[in-house]
Amino acid sequence: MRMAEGVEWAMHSCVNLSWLDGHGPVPAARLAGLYDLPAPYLNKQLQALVRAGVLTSVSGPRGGFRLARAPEEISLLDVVVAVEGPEEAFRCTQILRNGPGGDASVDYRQHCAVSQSMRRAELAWRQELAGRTIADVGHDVVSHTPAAAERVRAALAP
Amino acid sequence: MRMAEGVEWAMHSCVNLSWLDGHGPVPAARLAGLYDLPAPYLNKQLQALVRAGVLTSVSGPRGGFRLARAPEEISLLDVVVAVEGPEEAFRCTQILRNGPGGDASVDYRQHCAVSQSMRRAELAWRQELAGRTIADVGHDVVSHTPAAAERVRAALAP
DNA sequence: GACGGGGTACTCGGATAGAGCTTGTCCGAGTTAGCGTGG
DNA sequence: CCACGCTAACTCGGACAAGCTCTATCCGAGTACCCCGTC
Repeated sequence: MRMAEGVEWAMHSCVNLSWLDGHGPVPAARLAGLYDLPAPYLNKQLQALVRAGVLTSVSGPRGGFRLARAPEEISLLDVVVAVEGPEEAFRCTQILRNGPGGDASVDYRQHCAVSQSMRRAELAWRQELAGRTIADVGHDVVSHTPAAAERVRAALAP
Repeated sequence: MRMAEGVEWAMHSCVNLSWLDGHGPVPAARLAGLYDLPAPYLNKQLQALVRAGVLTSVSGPRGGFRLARAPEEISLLDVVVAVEGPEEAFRCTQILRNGPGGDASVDYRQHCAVSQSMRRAELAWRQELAGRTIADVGHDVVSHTPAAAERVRAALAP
């Protein structure tokens, strides 16, 4: 089980954007330049965030991406789901249907005890992510490295 | 992000083995026959469980797999880790090192706020899995479908 | 000097190849059970 | 009748291909800015 690397990039990009306080959109190429990331691929991730309603995009010169809402209103789960998709990691294939006593009319995704336990664990994971926002992460960084926000603002300035 | 399908098979196989109360080892082919799974590939997953110390294997005629310890002592996390490996889903690649103010001597897997938040969420997931055992799942199934254990015993009998 | 139009450069957006991992399969090493033979 | 050795079948174990997702890249559509010409 492996999470897409784009999640990490999307997280940091959102945190960096949160430090700009809506000061104009930032092109994907400049966000990518911060960490020497491949710009076209980061662009792809940012597009996913736009589709999910986390970012808004502006075309043309002076265009780019900005947060669609306040960083306090963007949870880490929003970012993960935007990049990874809404499906769960554990996907019950209902093999019990083929077993002894299996019933084709039963939805084992709901009734199989294994599936239920795995689902509960993933729910705990999602709740932890949902309870933490981009703003929280940004504040943590600043409290540990106060100069970070200013450095990012300077690097992202035109 | 997607969990390997073998996890589901391994879970059900462990639960089924827990209902045998150590009555002789069961070959992989018979466990696979329960749900029409590809026997060689299930064998591969069971081997991983042996390496992790969850199962023990016996070669030769009358051989097969059995639980290495009581089902109350086997957590769902043990099974997941055995099949999926011990690595976390989110892997911090320390992109902050390449950013403004990045320090090559800092281990950002420990200090990066994004990494910490993701790690905390995974910890919640692991704790949920660690707090649930194969025996728990088996009891849940039996309480819902009392005939299940007997049906499996009959299907696995030589 | 002010206004309008066209060109240009810049940006996002989606469609297109390549690498790595998961899935699926196969055959060989080891072991036990059964059978035959000899005492 | 009992014990020993051999054969044979069965099982695990690791090595070997195919499919799919993730990674990386490219080029086209759209848009705002800027310059130039005209009024």
